[in-house]
Amino acid sequence: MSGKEGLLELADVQEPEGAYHLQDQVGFLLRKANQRHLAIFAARISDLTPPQFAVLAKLHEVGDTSQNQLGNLVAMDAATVKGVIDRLKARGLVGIGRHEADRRRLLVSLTAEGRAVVERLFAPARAVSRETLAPLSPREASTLVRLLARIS
Amino acid sequence: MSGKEGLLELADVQEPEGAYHLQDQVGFLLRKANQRHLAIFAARISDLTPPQFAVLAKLHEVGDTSQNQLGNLVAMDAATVKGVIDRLKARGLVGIGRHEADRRRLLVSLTAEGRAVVERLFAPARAVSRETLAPLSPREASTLVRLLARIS
DNA sequence: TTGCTATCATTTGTACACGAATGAATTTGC
DNA sequence: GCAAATTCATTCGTGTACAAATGATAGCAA
Repeated sequence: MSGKEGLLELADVQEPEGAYHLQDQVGFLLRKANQRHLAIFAARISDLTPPQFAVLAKLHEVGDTSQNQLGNLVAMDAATVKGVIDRLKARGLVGIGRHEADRRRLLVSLTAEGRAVVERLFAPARAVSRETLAPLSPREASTLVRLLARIS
Repeated sequence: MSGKEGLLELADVQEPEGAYHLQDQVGFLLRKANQRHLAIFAARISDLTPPQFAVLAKLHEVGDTSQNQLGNLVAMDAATVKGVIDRLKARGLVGIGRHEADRRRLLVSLTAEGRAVVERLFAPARAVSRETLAPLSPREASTLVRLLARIS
């Protein structure tokens, strides 16, 4: 509290950029952007969550796969993907069976209903992406997507 | 399956941009970017989660506030912020008390230890942001932050 | 073979995250 | 000044998310 160190204050502080502003941190902004996206998704696709849709979409793209493999493809850890698949199975959108050659693996596949559901949702899902990016110009939107991919 | 409609196919499809690629959707990228940020945060600040740190940082910035107010400031819903504050309280980092004038409100405040902890973490928290953005040039990083803020 | 190691799935425990319902206290509209 | 609407906090239920521990199976090496 003496005045003598006053002139050195700015040089001494550990925080070179001044006060910490939560609102400017990437992590906080990522969480908020995610929140808004979630809300838009829920508004347009009320009967499925984004992770559930991701699993169905991936399954549609690559065909039958093991649970772990599917988890890698949609960036979910083993415990998480199990929960998602359990719920999809309970609703009859996917089926599971044991792998022939490797009895550790669980083979996940789209049911006819699951296929119908996911194909019907591709258009709305695109609309979700569009609406999420709506505050930006097309050029800005593609920049954002490109940069996000780089830090993922 | 007849060949007659072949020439009209592209005009008829509901999906103007071809196949749906999960990896290109903003929502999927936001989730993955968030994941990477979470991992970086956990590696550098192992004893606190990002939401917990956000609450402490905000409390440090604005002083004592009600639980709901705090929730608004850190973009958490009432039920979520309650859980976060409960855990911080259990660890002695925040204290709670009833508001004088408005007995509905719960007044949340930093304890001395909470203040010490959050002040010690500002520098590591900055490092988390830096590392998250490390794959980008400084210019790209600031573009990303700006665009993220716009869609939040 | 025997054992070492790796992989796949499951379970448990903790921590967000949010909708919906509830109850208490305050504010408002008239 | 009182009834209606609002606000604040809590609780419940569901759904991610991930670390860590466990058990089963497979592949590899000596």
